[in-house]
Amino acid sequence: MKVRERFAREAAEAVSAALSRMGVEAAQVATEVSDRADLSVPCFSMSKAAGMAPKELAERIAGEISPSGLIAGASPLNGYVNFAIDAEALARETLEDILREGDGYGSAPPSGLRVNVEHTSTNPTGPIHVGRARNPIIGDTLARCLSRCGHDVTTEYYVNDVGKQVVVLTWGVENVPEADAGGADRDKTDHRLVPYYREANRRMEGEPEVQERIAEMLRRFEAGDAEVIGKVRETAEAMLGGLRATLSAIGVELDRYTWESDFIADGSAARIVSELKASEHAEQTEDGSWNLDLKDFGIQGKNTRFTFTRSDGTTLYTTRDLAYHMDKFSRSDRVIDVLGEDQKLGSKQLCSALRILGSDRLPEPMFYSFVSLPEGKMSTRKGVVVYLDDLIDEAVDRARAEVLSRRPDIPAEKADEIAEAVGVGAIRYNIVRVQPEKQLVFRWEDALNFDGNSGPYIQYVHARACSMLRKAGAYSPDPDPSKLTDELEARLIRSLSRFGEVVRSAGELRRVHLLPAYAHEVASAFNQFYAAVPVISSGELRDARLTLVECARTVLRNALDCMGMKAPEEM
RNA sequence: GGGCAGGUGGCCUAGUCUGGAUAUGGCGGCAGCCUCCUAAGCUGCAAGCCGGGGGUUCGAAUCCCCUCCUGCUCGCCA
Repeated sequence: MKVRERFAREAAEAVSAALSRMGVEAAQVATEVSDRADLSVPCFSMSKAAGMAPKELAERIAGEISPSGLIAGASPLNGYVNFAIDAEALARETLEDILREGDGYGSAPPSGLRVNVEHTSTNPTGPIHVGRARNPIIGDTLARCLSRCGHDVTTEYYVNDVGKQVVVLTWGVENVPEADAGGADRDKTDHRLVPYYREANRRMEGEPEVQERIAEMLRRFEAGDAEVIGKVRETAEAMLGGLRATLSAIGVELDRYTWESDFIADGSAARIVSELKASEHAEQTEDGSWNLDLKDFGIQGKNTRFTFTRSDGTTLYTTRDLAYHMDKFSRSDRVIDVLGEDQKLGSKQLCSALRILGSDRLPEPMFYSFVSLPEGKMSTRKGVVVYLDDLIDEAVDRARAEVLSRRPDIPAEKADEIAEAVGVGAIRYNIVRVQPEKQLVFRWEDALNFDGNSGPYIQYVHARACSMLRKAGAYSPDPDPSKLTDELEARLIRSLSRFGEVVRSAGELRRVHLLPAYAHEVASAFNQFYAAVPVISSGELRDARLTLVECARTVLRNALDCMGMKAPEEM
């Protein structure tokens, strides 16, 4: 157990002991962390049982507690008992832990739990645009945190290669002449296919005979026509190649790609259908389609029906999604779906259907709001869109210009490498920074922010620490807390010691936005220390201070890694 | 119309689950700081009826009710 946990436990026990000495029946002792004290115990809820005002109770309790173990002291203030941690013990243990564990600092031991994180899963009908860019970034960050929580994490992308939109695209690729399709925005498979998709949609809307041909293709697809299914899969694969290149550019690599059509091919979707039909909630309408009545499952609104087969008996997306989830349950202990907010109802219906199927397992959905443009919602079909590829290029270009102007000494190749790390880092940080459910309007000036609470700020501090260690040369690590007594040093160490609990919350509670807030706290504490405390020329304190710099660098590198950001050693 | 989410200084945002001590941080603005380890930095200042109204409570940004604004959603689409 780490210092902070032991401290929290000791403080809670000290309060309990004090209360029982005072003859007060203690319920439970709550502790909270704030910037006012290392740990606080509010006395408000206990004051009734104690028969005295919170303020008085806090004073009495604090009077009962004397320093021991990790508790350096307890003082009453405004109805709180504020605990101070033994700063030397905290510093020594924290620095020793970081030196010993290095890249592994902040990681929990293996839990043996298999966690599946499905994210991105955008339809293979167009490039990823910034409206949906939160999905891979949140999903990948969450997966990285969960890995550091000790779990065996699998990330996966569910490829929707079934349905009308991919068929329309496939028809377009085969039938729209290149000349009619118009040029693509960039030479990358996903972008090259966009003009065909747009033109196919345009024709389908305007030309009844095109509409009929696409409908025919769809019928053959549904009927299991191997030729059509093969062509559609081929188009989807081509598109996916482009999407994967984009994901790779922002540091997102998925472990697994699962194809929707496989659940038709292997018969599992059909099995789901027959199981559902046997349920008491299932009913068939006059035209032959089947649905579940979910009014008993907390689904509200005028339509509580969840249709799971068409009148011709074919399956629907949601039916196949059920098969997919059963599949995921069979190979993982915990299933997390990172979904756009448009999937909220669908996800709820899915969970109800899973319960009807007798599943005792449910996915944990995590929703994010779409990013919109100042002029409104993004749409690839309408061309109102900013592609993630364009955002990446823009961010990297801007980062390159910054590097070149600040560091004319750096060779071009190195500058490119830094620019890539910084540009991508700025994008990722900017997205995980805000709570996923918050609506976001995309503005270039925000997306490309390199100052203040930004990705580059964190990376800069890391690079600064690297630079100091480089300049200092060899030194002997010295985690002696008696040499690190400056208030700014103490504050930095306190921040460093919190990394593990932050990763735990970010992962287990799926609150990934805690990570950038924490990284900013550490970086900011480092900068204040840096500005006020000399390190390299500090005589006998030099080794101790360099040790602190090295530990801060390690924690920053680990935090950046959790966010999928690179940690350049200079910039 | 129903359901679900969001509404916090000019702009963006934390805190809301688990009510508590002077509401977090950033951008922008203003004023300072490179003869010291990277100024993508540091210091200070100005700026808030926590959408609005009721209620519960010793105490509400946080809980309850009502209401307004924004987004999403209510397919034999995916």
